[in-house]
Amino acid sequence: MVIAMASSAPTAPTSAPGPWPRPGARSERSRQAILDAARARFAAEGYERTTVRAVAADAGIDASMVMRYYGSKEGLFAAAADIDLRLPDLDGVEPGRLGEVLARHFVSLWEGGRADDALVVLLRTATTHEGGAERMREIFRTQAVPAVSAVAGGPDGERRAGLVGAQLLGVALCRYVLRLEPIASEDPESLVADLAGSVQRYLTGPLAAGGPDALAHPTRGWSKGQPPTGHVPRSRT
Amino acid sequence: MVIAMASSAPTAPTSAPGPWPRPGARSERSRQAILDAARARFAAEGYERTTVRAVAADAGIDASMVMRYYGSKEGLFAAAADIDLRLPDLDGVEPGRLGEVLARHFVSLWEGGRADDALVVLLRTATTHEGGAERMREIFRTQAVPAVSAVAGGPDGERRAGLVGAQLLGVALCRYVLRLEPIASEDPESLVADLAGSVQRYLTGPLAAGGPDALAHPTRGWSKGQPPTGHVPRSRT
DNA sequence: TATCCTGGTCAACGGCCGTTGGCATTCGTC
DNA sequence: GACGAATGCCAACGGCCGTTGACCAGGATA
Repeated sequence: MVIAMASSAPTAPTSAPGPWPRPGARSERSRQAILDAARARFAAEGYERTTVRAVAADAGIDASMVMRYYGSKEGLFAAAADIDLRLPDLDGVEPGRLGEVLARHFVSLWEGGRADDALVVLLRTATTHEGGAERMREIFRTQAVPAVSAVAGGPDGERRAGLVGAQLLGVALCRYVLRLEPIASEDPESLVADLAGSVQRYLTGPLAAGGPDALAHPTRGWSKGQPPTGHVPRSRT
Repeated sequence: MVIAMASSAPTAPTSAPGPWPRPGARSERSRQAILDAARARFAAEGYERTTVRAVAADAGIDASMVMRYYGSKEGLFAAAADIDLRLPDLDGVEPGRLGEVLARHFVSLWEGGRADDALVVLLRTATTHEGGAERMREIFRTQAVPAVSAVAGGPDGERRAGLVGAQLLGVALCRYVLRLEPIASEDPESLVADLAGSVQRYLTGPLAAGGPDALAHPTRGWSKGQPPTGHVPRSRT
């Protein structure tokens, strides 16, 4: 496991005045307790509502220890949001079943008990905390998109991967964070079956024209953010 | 527009000692300025980071005025998150084009300039603030699900509506809040085209077995949150 | 036994927050 | 012009926050 520090991690193991302790000895237990408590708090309450004091109390330790081990609240978050999606190897999967495999993997990732707080941490913090959003983007860019676009193939691979990600993140948001019905209470296997088709379509089905170069001008064809035809709704008065 | 107060809204227009001012006269401009500033702040920074003082400063007014008009920060939020999706009438739409119409409406709703902060407010606050989550559930339940399930038809109408909602919310989250690439930069019309097919499938396509009664037991068939077959991945160590 | 480093506690600082109450000013109405 | 309500500013309170620095126990080391 990699502990990501804020910025100035100690590089010289020699000399005394280094402010942060070296790997030391058996402080590992405290470090881990703090990390577990932090993940639980960040997952349950987001970045802002989580207090260093509460994390420390949960870990049965003083708040100043958290600062010594992780430098700052930001450093603690960086360590707590260090996530590996552990995506399965998709190369050997029959192309026609990719959607189902991905959907099942994803649902089981979230459904898997309390241990996987890390994913909720990301979703809860990313919407309000820039560090969380950046971490989310990084994981998306370095883990999700490459793995999925590799099997989606073609010049649209990344676009397809993005759509798959949006679909799955949307379900995670509705089901595990917002608890919107009826998605929140649907039984997992039905959910997988429902999602599999859409994911499969995004991966291997026909896609709209446009291609990668369509990314150059976000609002191309839409003047002032209004669609060229049809409904032009407004919210509020 | 309805101003939702926290709890004890004044009911008797007579007598003086009522703590909150009656509609009064032309304080309407200040009220509106506060509300606009609040929406912008809530949308940009979420509930917790938004301070009453900052909202007041943006509105060119003292913080205590915010309290007098809206009772509390919570009351201010309730007023700022009072949202009408203004869903179009779907009854007259050709069934085969429902997906496209819904996708286009939704994208244009978000794409429409600064005025529609209200939607970002909801998405930014709902993940960390219980009041925001509750408001989101309410809007979903009373506006989105009824309108969509009416045209989806059948006993699975609400389930279909939920899936559509998850799909569209996922895109909104990735594109407008998290700014995940490549979804964030895709041109709107391509995005609509990409989404239309999936939304259409959720509305009128084949769905997995299970039916409404599948909602009774969330983890039916999955022991301990693990899928009965295939990949059993874990995140972190 | 004397000396350090390590893991840990305790008390405090400065700052920002939501919220309150008192005081000034403006404005509509008699 | 007088008066009272509506509108607004100012100063403060109590509380919680992230963060810091001084101090202490204990075990390894010399």
